[in-house]
Amino acid sequence: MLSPTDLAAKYRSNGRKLTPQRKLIFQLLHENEMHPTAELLFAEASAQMPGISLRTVYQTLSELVEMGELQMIDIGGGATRFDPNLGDHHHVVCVDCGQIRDVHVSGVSALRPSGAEDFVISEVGVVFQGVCSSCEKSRVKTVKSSRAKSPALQAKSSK
Amino acid sequence: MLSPTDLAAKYRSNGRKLTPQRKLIFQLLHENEMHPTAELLFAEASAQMPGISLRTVYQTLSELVEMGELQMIDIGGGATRFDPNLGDHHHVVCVDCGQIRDVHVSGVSALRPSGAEDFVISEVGVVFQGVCSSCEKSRVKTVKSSRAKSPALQAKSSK
DNA sequence: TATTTGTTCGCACGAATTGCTAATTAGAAA
DNA sequence: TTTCTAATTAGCAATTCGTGCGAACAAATA
Repeated sequence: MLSPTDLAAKYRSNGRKLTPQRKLIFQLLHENEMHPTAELLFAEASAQMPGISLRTVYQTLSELVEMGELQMIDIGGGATRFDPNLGDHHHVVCVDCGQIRDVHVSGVSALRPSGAEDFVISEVGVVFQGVCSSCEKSRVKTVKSSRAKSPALQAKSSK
Repeated sequence: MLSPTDLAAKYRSNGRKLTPQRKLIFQLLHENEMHPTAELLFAEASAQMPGISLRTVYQTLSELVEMGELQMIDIGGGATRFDPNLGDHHHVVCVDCGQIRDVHVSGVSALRPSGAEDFVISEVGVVFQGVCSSCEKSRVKTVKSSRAKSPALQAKSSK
């Protein structure tokens, strides 16, 4: 995580200013391991800086992504989530509660796609889907209802 | 791809009927390798069946997902895309034009995430990002404009 | 034929995110 | 330190992608 000074420098080198709003959002991102959504961050930010606007949160997140200081995670489920972890890592998603966790996976760089010979690949992302332990426990025979929505679709609609 | 008869059977076994709308959408899905969005399919369907509603397209797609005959792809970029390919495969995305292509990748099942020991993993998805050959060609020094949106964000907003 | 069950369709609604712009501010320059 | 101005914020309108709902239809059943 960038120090306040480095963050300021980063902004400056991008022709931008380090405002209190930006500083706060950056800090909140790094305090939160849960891959928060913009709305979530807005709620947290509002607590510490009443009056901050949701628009500013969205804007700041976009900028950070643009400056390479933040990664967007889009695994379905409605809102985009953000990950300040810039290191080499991947994600596991609980199909039940939707939590996303960072994981390390070895051997990813060795994967080769066949059928994309004409692509110049720049990045590879791996997403594991499963059920976390706490959801596993509370997983009664509710699974029965055959006409239930698929987890993916549930994620889409549940808010 | 299911034959018309098998498709009807599938629907029947789910307590559903194979209507002309459903038949058409299923067919269009399998004629299209581009992982279309609901809107795209709606456009194509409208051409052959004027009056079909967008609502029906969404509904039909959800049903197919639910019945396991269709896969949702959510790789950011705004709208959900659909893939009728049920086989074991993964995807490459062109960060420039947004096209998605199916690819085969060996060794995926051997990947093990560390940091998710308490998860029961059920699926693994790999997404490669890169630039396709046609975009590579038309990729002039336009890359210069440092303040340009990141590809991911562009995908989000461009429609 | 009457009834039940499943479908389609259109419209209203909702969530997530962006567009626009007037008012404000950070920070470089004087 | 004060000045100056490009950058930024706030906030509301507008958009995009979907979903909920109810009425009109259609098809299978009794």
